[in-house]
Amino acid sequence: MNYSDFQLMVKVSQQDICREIFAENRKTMRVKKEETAVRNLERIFDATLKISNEKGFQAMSMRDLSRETGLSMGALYAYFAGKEDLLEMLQSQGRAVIQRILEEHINAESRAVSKLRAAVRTHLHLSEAMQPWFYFSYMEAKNLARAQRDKAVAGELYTEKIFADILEQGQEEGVFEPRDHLLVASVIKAMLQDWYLKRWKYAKRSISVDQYAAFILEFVEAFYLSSANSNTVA
Amino acid sequence: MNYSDFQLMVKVSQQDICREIFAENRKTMRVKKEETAVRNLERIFDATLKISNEKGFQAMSMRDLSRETGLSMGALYAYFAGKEDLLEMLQSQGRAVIQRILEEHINAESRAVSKLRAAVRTHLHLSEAMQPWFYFSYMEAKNLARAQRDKAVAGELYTEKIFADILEQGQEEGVFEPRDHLLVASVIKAMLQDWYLKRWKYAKRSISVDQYAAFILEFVEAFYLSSANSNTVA
DNA sequence: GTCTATATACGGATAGAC
DNA sequence: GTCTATCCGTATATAGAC
Repeated sequence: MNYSDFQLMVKVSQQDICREIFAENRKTMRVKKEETAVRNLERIFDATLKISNEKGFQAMSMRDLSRETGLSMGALYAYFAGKEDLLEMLQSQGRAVIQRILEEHINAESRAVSKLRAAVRTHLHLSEAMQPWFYFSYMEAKNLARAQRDKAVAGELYTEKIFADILEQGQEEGVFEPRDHLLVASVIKAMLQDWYLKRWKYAKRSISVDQYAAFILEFVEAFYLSSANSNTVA
Repeated sequence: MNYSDFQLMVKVSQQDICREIFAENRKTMRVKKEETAVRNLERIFDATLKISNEKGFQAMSMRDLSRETGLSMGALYAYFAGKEDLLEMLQSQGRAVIQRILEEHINAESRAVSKLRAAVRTHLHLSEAMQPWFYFSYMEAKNLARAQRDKAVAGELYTEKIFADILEQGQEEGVFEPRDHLLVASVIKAMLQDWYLKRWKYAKRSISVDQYAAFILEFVEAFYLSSANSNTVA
């Protein structure tokens, strides 16, 4: 699958989730026509990400959001009960899309080496296609209310565990050396996060997402194949 | 130097910088006695970091800060002209401490391998001793005004260049394989940042700063010593 | 469904007493 | 040096017209 097909798939998945969100909140939303609701929800989400990533979610006023979406303040409140509510919808939409696509791509592979490559590449492609969402979630996580923050932390640990499990499987297959897989998984995650957190830097240096993926994989694989290393952190 | 000596050195350095800040802003501050000013500036900085790291700098009200420091709103404004001003002082204080200590420790070494180890360890120790400041700077960077944001970006690139230069030197010394040093430097930075951004995670897993440092060094050194690798990103 | 107008509250900043 | 009291702008959220 090439990247533009991937982008399309993400876009479709995002709309699907918007439709599901609309279905779930049908009682509370004052808007009743699905087509209108989904279209405006997407606009609202995009605008929220754009403004928040410039000045922060707290600093984004409803007037800002009104201006950016072209909807009046009154209209906005037909879609959500308040800022908190908007935040929750936006978060759950993104999480749902990511989980769906990530698992789909990893489960298509069986051997550890292929799984590792699929996981790294898919995660990078996802964060490329949904960069504003990833950036937002990372930066705003600490400002979320308790329940939302817990879900964000769970998401972090979930991704990390995916990588740790793959590395463990590789050791069982005899293709990877024994290492502290969880610690390696956490630094892999750190490197993946750098891609969407410092996108300006990589863009400026003309490093493509595929080049970055190849580099990360070489880096990790070198560590897993070098038997000279003793992993001191047990 | 053990870690508790290091902590003490950082603390002293922070006070020194507070004194310098006071000297620079003597005209505008309504407080005139150095001892009082330095003591209260430290309290104000600590409180700002504490509150901001919980809910964000924007969301921190002057009333919050007043409560946390025990100083009244009026008293606070004797130390700075407004929130923007406070932010600038806090940022410049941290940057000054970091630059001073980092260069001191790296310049004490001559060979690349030793420099790399000193740089990684010192950076991790610094971010351990000043975790709230590092966390704050990372999270609030995008919300800063133009001039401040530029300085934050410059700081990011400055640290990265330190690492890239060391790796380059290692290649010249013939102890490191040729690689894309700048790209490696940026992922090293990402791993160092993970330490202070996800401190809760490493604390929970009982991984010490020295264990983390050892791990990062093994990881990087494995990549630089494995001749099997072809660095595709040129 | 969407708009305009407004209620209510909270934040930054200052004045002036002590 | 520090405090209390207050001004004034701006934010969220809603009411009610179209």
